[in-house]
Amino acid sequence: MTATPETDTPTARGKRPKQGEPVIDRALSLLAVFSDRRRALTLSELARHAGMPAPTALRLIARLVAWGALERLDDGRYVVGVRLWEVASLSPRGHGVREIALPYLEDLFEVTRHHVLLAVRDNEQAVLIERLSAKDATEVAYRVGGRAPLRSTAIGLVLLAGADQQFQETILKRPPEIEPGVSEMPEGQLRRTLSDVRRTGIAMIRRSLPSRTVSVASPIFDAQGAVVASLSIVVPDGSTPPNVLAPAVRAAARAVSRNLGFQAQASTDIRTHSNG
Amino acid sequence: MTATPETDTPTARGKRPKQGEPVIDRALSLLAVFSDRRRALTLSELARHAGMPAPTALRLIARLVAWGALERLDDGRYVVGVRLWEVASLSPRGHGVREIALPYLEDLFEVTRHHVLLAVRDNEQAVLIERLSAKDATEVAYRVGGRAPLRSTAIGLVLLAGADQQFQETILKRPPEIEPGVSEMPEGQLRRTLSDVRRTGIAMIRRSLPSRTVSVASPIFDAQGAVVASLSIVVPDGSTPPNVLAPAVRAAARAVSRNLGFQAQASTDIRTHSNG
DNA sequence: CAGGGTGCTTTCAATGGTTGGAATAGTATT
DNA sequence: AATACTATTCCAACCATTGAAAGCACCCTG
Repeated sequence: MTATPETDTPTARGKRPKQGEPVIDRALSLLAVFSDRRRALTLSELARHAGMPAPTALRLIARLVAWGALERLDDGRYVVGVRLWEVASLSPRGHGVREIALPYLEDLFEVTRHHVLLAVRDNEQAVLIERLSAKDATEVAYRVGGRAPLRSTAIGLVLLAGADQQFQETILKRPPEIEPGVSEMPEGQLRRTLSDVRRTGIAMIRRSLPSRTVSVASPIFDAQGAVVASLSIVVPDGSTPPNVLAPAVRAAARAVSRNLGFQAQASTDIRTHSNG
Repeated sequence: MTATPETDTPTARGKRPKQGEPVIDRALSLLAVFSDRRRALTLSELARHAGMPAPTALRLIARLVAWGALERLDDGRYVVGVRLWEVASLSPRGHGVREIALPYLEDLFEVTRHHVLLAVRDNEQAVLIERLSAKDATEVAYRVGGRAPLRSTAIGLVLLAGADQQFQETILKRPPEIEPGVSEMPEGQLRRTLSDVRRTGIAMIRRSLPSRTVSVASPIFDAQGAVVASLSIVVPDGSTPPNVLAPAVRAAARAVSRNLGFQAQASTDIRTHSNG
């Protein structure tokens, strides 16, 4: 289009860049480069992983640093800033539920002295919102801010069981992922499990890796009766019988639900929402 | 107004907009609109508070929602999203110190059953990173993610005392702010106080509002000996003598410091850094 | 101490993503 | 029905954005 090839240098200095992506997306993709394993990154690392030239990355990063989304260390590397954390703490599904649930998590933790977890669902995974652990606790399962699968963890099964039908079907039809340490679950069994979880308000999973543990989880409801979070406890296999843990976990989850305005139903069944 | 429909149009359709601000800054200013009191906002509220036209705000927000920085509620309002919280949890000075300190905060909390606070400094304020509170605790002082002044809180004084000289001077020369509930501190007294804090590793403040409380705080050091955080306990005035609290708070803070790689010095003095 | 390598920063002309007034549709209030 | 407010779509003008190129700074290794 509009060639006009005369007298010009085909690839002169100002070569046409491809561009094409919104600036915000690029900036956000820079934030997305950070992960558990990448908490402090150099400019070139950020540029490389975000897939953009260094000058572009530098310009964007400069804006992020100016605002406080990123901070620069003495050695020149960049880390996620406190300002971003501050805004993020206003996330209702992040710190929101956490704030309300924390006292009850603490109670449960004090009594049991084992890992107490709180998670919400984000798309097809569970995001860990809180974890209380003793200093000498068993090997850590997941870290706060990390993600866990829905199908092979107790905390995830609860969230899956409480999700809208359509979403559940999508997940159910997906072929089971091979994950070491947990016994696989084909669609039929998974369906029955989810049904049980809804009926009993309890999900339970045994793991053999990274260590032999038993997880018990229970749903947290909001005022509308929707499952908004999942509360779980993880104990070394054989330490405390699951049937002793279950009532404690369910009681804690119920206490949080009540605090969120949930009125307990006559039936204990989880009502699945056909639309979410 | 100003009909002038057909024929000549001096200021035709495509009128020159002022523009002039980087896109990222605009997007970030949208995030900055959210606060403790504004956790769920409509498009027009966001546009108004961020000072931009609705269509512009909508376009930017659409990108933020697509990435997960914001989420849209059923009623059309926007809230901070879990994805943003997830990235923010990688903030070393945010969740980083929190993760390491939490077990020790829990210990202190279990023993005392009073508010236990953890904060870092961001510019001229303390940002609350963690707060453990009993369900029936006294009136809350500050919330997690919120900010507290450096000069009139125990947790802030510790951070101020450990800041670089240049910064301290800037703050010291600022006229004392009038805040109800705390006794004011002129420059001279503040200087002496900060010196005491450095020497003893303890800051103490009495408040009469919102309730009569005593706060005791102690610094947390990193491997380089810099004050990176402040640990505090807030108790109702008269409940527990401060001289009983001080050793417990200092011990907890020291335990966290050790975990950060800090080697205790012969002297207990806080070394102020001339450059930070 | 040249020489090669890596990473950070600045420059600058071309350009395409960005902009916001205007129009339209939807919703609540008078 | 009229009024007021919010949300969304449209689009032509335009300026912020872009990235190759070059310049710095700082390692290494020979």
